[in-house]
Amino acid sequence: MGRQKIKIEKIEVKNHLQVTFSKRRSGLFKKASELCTLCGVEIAIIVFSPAGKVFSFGHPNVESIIDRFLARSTGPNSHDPFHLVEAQRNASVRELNLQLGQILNEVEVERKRGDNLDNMRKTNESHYWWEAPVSKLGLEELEQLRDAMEDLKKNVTQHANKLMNPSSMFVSNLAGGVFDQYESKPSHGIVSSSHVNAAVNSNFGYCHGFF
Amino acid sequence: MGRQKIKIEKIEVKNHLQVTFSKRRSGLFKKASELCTLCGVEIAIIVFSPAGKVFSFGHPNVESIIDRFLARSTGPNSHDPFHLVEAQRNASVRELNLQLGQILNEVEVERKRGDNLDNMRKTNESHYWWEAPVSKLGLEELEQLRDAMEDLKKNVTQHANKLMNPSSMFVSNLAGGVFDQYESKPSHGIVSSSHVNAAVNSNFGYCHGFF
DNA sequence: GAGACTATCTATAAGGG
DNA sequence: TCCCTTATAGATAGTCT
Repeated sequence: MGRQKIKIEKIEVKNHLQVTFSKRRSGLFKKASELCTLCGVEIAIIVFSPAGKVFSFGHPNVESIIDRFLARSTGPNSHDPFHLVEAQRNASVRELNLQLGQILNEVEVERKRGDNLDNMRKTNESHYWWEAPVSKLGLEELEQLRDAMEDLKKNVTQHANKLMNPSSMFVSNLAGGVFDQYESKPSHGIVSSSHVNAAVNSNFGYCHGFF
Repeated sequence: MGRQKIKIEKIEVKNHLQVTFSKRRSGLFKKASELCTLCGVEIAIIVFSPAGKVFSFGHPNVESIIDRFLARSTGPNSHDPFHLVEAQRNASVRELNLQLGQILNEVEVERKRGDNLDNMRKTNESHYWWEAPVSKLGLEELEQLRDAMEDLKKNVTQHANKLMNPSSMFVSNLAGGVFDQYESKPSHGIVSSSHVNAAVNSNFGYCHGFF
């Protein structure tokens, strides 16, 4: 029978409501994450269920976006382009290091999970779902990948350090366009390094809970 | 010709990005409002565009939901095990996808900058500082790395999909700690393996590029 | 930028295991 | 509770205005 049209009004059947809430919440968060990726925007979503449970999605994280939202018209230096540029610049290297450190973590985690899976397959052959990925990108490759990522991290760090030097021609030539974004609308930009730092901290952007 | 499928990755054509942002933002807000009506929930959405413009949706209003959200995370009980457990529920397929998509973007960015640098070296030999990194991890390797990351992304996605399913034997046998978090009551402590948490909790700070 | 138009693509309502 | 399938309602990419 497939999908039927429904009226957009309060669902009264509790069981039905739970199913719809779960599906549509995850659909909403997926749409938000796509919007983040496609358009390079920052999004925070907070949902309170009727039971009072909270679900949230945030990229990079909910708190930093709330900070920006609350501070957007009250920040003391919000109209000073210099502070915006400086804050962004200072955040850059730390952010890069953080990001790349996390890549390494995840590659490492993935590798360990591969190990676990290998053991698992011996116990229960029906768990075939991991086989294709492992065969496609084996543990050895993952280790090589991890090593390559470590090299990449070093390279990017060096690269960033050089870019941090304002006397570099490269900075003014290639990085100017990004700064323009911040300089064009100072009142809505990042208003202080503390807010940038908040964004740099790793956080929990996506909340799963039970209704 | 109608709608075409698009890859979920950063839209580079500015004009195109603007149109997509506008359409999808309104679609997101519409979905949110439907969720409010259908399920009787309270939702706040905050979006910062790349230009720093802010868009928000709130039912009943953004501020009251932010208040509730902040009261919850800064309140007297915010550091008790229950809240920590809640915080650690954040593993999600979407988040992993988003993070890994960004890794791919950044590897791609790095590759392109390598290209730029190549051109630059021809113009001015004194800009030697990029040479060591490039020779150590060349552009070709970066491209291979990017491809490997794409595979890794698929693996992690599948893996995460399975981890999200508590009925999986793999989960209960090997990753039980993670789901203990989901199922444990507030009074229970947190016991989980650190490497899993590293992956679960990490979230990339948003970056418009390396600068 | 904001609408209008379609052809497609995606999300999801229903139902079942 | 979770997952899967199916049919269909709804969202939207590409284009023009």
